[in-house]
Amino acid sequence: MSNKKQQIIEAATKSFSLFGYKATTMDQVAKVANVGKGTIYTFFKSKEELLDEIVSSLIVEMKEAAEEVVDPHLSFFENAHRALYRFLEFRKKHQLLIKLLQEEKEIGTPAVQEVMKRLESTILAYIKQKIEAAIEKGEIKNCNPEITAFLMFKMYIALVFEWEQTHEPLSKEQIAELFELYFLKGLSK
Amino acid sequence: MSNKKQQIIEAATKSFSLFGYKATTMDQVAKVANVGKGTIYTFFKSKEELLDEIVSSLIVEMKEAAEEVVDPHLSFFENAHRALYRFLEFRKKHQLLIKLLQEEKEIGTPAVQEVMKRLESTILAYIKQKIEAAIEKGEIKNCNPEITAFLMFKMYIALVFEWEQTHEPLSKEQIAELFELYFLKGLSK
DNA sequence: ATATTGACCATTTTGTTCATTTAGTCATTT
DNA sequence: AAATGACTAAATGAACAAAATGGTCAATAT
Repeated sequence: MSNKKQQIIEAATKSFSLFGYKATTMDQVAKVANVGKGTIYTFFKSKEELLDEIVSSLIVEMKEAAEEVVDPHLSFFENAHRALYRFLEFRKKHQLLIKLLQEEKEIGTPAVQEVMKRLESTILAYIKQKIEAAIEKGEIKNCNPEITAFLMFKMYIALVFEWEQTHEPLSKEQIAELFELYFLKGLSK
Repeated sequence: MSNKKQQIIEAATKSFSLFGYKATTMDQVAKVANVGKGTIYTFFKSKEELLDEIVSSLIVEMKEAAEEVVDPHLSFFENAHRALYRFLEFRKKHQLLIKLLQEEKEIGTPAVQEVMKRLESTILAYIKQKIEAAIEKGEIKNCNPEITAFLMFKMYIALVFEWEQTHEPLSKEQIAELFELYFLKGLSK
């Protein structure tokens, strides 16, 4: 990948993470990236496509990060735990996601809504597929994979992002523990 | 309670449920309630207080509804299940909550944000207290009551309100079943 | 030739003004 | 004494002007 394209992506990622999508101007991205504004448009059709590409790489990165630690020979739980941990270490990179999540909720920028929807679908499809495999192998109870994926995702969001809107953030150890306790083991004694 | 006050409350509840808080005018409430506008202000200091009082009664109603079916002699799970079921039957009355939830998200009316925050705190405090009792009695695992309450609440919202934004709504039997499966029993075999 | 650029343009967003609407009051009526 | 609706001050939003921004392209640099 050309040097300039990379510079642009980095500048945009930084700006989006810091100010959000809407509040980031293309002039600003150009300036931070040390390129002329026109140059951006030789690599990206539009501001929206720039965001799209950044989020797409993020998705790829996340998938790779998950696959790195997931081992088909291990149990579903062990893999879920490892992947969860991996994501939690990611939180710094999550700065972008946090900002986009916030912008989606507070401003509702259409481009951001779309990209977040795509991100959510991708994640849900991925989890769903893992769950289906685990059911197939008889590792977990027979449950509706789609609803289960949906709830796992919501729970992750609640623990990682929503909790800290009114409380002290939870450490990644705490989150992993909680996730396991509530979702996998259940509260039953 | 005076007849007129009741009329006003009913009219306002209906209007708020149908059009939301912001889009409901006091003239409209007066007309529907068949009273002069001034009359409203002999019972309520402001529009906001009118909403506050309506939501307060709703909270009381919900608490009563829960207490009706909760039996201290039964297990925490059985009671949780019963209360959940009771709430799900409430969904019609939830029309107001649905509208307010939507208004909070889409318009962000300050008065609505405040009242919803109060509602959430009340519910969380209530669940938390029940959880503490259950831990005390040794009925459930020793968990952080505040976080547990938070997650139960988020899960309820996710199942009842959020799921149906992209899928067919779940029946109350399904929801109760799911709630039990994921939260109480866990997916472990 | 090819890559890069920033002045430029069309469109969107933001700021401002002003007429309309609405929450809340109070003198009058019931 | 209770209820009312015309009235007022404040909030809202429609309409318009000004500023900002996304995207283009002829000119420039490599």
